[in-house]
Amino acid sequence: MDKKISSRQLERYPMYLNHLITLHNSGIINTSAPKIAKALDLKTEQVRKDLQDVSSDFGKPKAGRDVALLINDLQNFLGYNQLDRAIVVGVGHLGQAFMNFDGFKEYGLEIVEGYDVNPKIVGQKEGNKPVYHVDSLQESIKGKDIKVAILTTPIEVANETACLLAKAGIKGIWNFTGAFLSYEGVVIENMNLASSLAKLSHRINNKTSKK
Amino acid sequence: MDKKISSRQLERYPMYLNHLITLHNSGIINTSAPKIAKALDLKTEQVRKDLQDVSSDFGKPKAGRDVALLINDLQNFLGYNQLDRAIVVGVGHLGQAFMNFDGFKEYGLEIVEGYDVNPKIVGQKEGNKPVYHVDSLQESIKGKDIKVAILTTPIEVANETACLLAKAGIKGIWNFTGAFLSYEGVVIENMNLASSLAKLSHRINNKTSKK
DNA sequence: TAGATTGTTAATCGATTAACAATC
DNA sequence: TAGATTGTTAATCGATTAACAATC
Repeated sequence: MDKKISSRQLERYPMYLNHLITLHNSGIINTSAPKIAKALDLKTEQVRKDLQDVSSDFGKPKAGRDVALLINDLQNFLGYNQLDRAIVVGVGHLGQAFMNFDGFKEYGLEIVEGYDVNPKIVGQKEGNKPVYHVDSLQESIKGKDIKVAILTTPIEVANETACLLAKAGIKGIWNFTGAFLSYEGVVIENMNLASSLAKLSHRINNKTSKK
Repeated sequence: MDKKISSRQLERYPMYLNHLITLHNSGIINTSAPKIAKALDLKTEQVRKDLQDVSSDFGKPKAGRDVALLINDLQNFLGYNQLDRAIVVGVGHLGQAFMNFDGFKEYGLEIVEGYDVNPKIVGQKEGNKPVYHVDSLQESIKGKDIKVAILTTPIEVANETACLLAKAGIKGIWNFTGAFLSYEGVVIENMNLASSLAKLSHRINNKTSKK
């Protein structure tokens, strides 16, 4: 279990899980690395190795792997059955979308409140969760055991806001601003829309079908 | 210019651009690979190579590189000064966020209209753009020169909707649904929130500060 | 000039892929 | 049994990093 998992590998696990849940919902009991590989356009060997690294049981030659067990193992590994508490910082359109989206709970993340500076939004509710002023953040989140901040502010204030979050003891920042952020002691995951779009555009214009 | 650019490399270009624009706005005229590398926590050699691959001019030993020229080269390379037309398919909270966000224009993407099945939304405007019924999509987009679809439907209908988009002649799908999609002749870029969150959580819980 | 930075060629590293004996 | 699938060890591949002479 303490084997090192690369970030690319980590990205694949939710894909496996999604696929396996689809199988499970169709009443399928067993599957195998080759079948999964085919469905997700990966190589058999890669799937086999990935699953070995997180599963509590061995696969069985010929029979393959138990779908329900694998789902359970993946959910455990990804921490989906243990809710982390999160805040949304920057309750613009994107922030609002997140506050109204309950689906993150399935991924082990519970959004409990939002923060903004806009007086029209501060004091209101969004997705049934309160929105506070950013100035009160440090005080407000004390004792609430909040681990993660979803950062959806304008890019111009991303850095200073991240700094504030670091001081407030946030453990991880899920950064949607497009700014490059780096803080000692805080894990930062960049969801860079511009980078993703750059890949899409480049592949469209160069007609290279593969990654 | 027809050198092969890897997807990892492609992801870095918007980061360079963002950094260079910040420099430019501060009135800084020149920079160098080592300085950029330091600012973005990359290696000097990597920055040098990346910039070589897209820039129209050589850097100058000692002096480094011209910020304004580099910005221009990057914008050209990324296609930011040539607008592609896009639609939003699935105008829920996330889709609405995109329809109200004008920032994609800076990235060469113009959202012109939305599609949904919800009668409360169909026929209305969102972010000043019309929302049509998905059933009318194939007919409606004809002749509008729409290249890209931003897919923000529920995951359950992602596959069938993607199929519809492929038939309608869409060139690229920017997939936010979390489903694995694959269609012959259509470029698909997956913006997998679950994968990103998996990386964040894993690093928080394992205290590994780096990617 | 001296030294920072360049472009380019070679070495390293890590992830993916291939090979293969073991087994239900 | 026969054959699909397994886990594991070795080979390949591609991207990152290091090395170095050239130069403003």
